[in-house]
Amino acid sequence: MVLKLYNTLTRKKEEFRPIKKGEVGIYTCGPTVYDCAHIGNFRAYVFEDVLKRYLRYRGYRVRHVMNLTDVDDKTIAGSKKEGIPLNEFTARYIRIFFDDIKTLNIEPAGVYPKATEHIDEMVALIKKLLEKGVAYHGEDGSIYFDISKFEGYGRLSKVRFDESKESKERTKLDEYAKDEVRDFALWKAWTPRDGDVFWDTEIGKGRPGWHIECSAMSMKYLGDTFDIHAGGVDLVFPHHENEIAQSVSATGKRFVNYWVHNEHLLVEGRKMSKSLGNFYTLRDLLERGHDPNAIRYLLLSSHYRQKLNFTFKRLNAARNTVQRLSDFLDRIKNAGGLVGKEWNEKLHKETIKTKERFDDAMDDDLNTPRALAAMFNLVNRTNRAIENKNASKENLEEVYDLFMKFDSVLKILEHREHKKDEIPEELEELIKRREEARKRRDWETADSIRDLLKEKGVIIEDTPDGPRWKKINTDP
RNA sequence: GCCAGGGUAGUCUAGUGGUUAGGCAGCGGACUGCAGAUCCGCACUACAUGAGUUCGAAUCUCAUCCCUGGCUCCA
Repeated sequence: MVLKLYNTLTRKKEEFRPIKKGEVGIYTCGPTVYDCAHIGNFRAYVFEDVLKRYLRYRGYRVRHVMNLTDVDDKTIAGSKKEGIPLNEFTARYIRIFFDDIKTLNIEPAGVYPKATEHIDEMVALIKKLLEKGVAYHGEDGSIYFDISKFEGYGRLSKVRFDESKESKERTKLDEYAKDEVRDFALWKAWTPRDGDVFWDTEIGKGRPGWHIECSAMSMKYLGDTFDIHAGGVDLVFPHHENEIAQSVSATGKRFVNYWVHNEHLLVEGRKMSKSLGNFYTLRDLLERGHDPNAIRYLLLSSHYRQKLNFTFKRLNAARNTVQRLSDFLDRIKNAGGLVGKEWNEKLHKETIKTKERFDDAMDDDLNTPRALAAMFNLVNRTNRAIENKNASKENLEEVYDLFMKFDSVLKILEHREHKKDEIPEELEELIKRREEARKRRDWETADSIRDLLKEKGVIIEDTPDGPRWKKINTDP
């Protein structure tokens, strides 16, 4: 099987073929660092993370570039409001962003170019567009891209640009300095509102438009044509459409081979927005006691091109699911006296088949729900084999290794590689005392200690091999 | 208006022209001092509605109803 990805450009699943054998260049639109990212942002980042990890699982070397938009209306407004320099303001949110992706087990990109550090590249690109006559100076001194000069405009988003009545009316309504509403800014001339945020360049005093940074930086780090460009659906238009226009006009080459876009996330059935009060950052969820693994699992439990309805009910269900998987791994890791002696050929075949099913599902446009279903199937079969003492140590090791392999892509199992969690000594002591009570058949003492431990967030399970404990989440 | 995506058992998600869907929740049983975990079983053969194509449709076609998103900064 070959990996297939749904390409927004063709609206079809296409076999993925990299430009350079064994290597993939991928550019993902990163955060505008003026605030904490929210769970909708993280759906995109987690999806991109899984895409990247799966490519690697498939044996590709991946070069991943993610931009940090650190100059735009919002970052300027934010820094002005706080009376601190722009870079100081954005540094704070960049730090938070990196903390957050670490929490969600998102692997950092290889390069995180900042817009403010690539002004030269952007200016060079804009100059090229001016020379080619596809860009023009507006009355306000800003530089705009003339979309009528780019034949393929609208191909990605399938937006048609006939001179509709509506758009003409809007041109009249707003006082635009540009010729046509759909034309977009490459370079924004300085205005007093920008304060000390400006660059004095050959093309004037001002700052870059939003779209140009992605064209300039992606091509700088990945080449004029690269493999995959990813982002949320909202970016299809106008952002990515504009990137194509700029890049192709400048180089005359194809810009990106595969455009992949993830659908949005709804919260309790509605669009997430601050006014509806259903706007959550990762920090909000952590404060409520939710487990990052559960959040990540929830984000992967629907297909990425499907709208995902984020609810607390589902998040709690996700926590239980992740817990069960984690329990399962603990079980097969420490099966001890539970295992049989004989190699179970049937379970072995089932294990092999599970890998095939997982790979097939992921090859099919990263169908994570189907991949998860394959995993649960093996969980059930393995549990049954253990129950019947019909699995050998080697069988269980094989299953365990396979799950670790799956988790190198999904990253929803415990991060701690199953080394024992630390718990305070006093709790260890309680567990010991409870065991002593149980030996005396003093159930009353044993049970009260168990309740006490539960209050302290530790659940005790008695097994034939002695007591086992695990921490519990205290989700709402 | 234009461009999209949906409606699948209590619930959430996959999927498919004919064969037992996966998770979560619930109930009963086994196991256990009890609990938990696990196993077995149950509700349960489920696909918005109507018509058509077909030997056969939940899947394909047409129509209808309902939900959501984008078209302006947005993952």
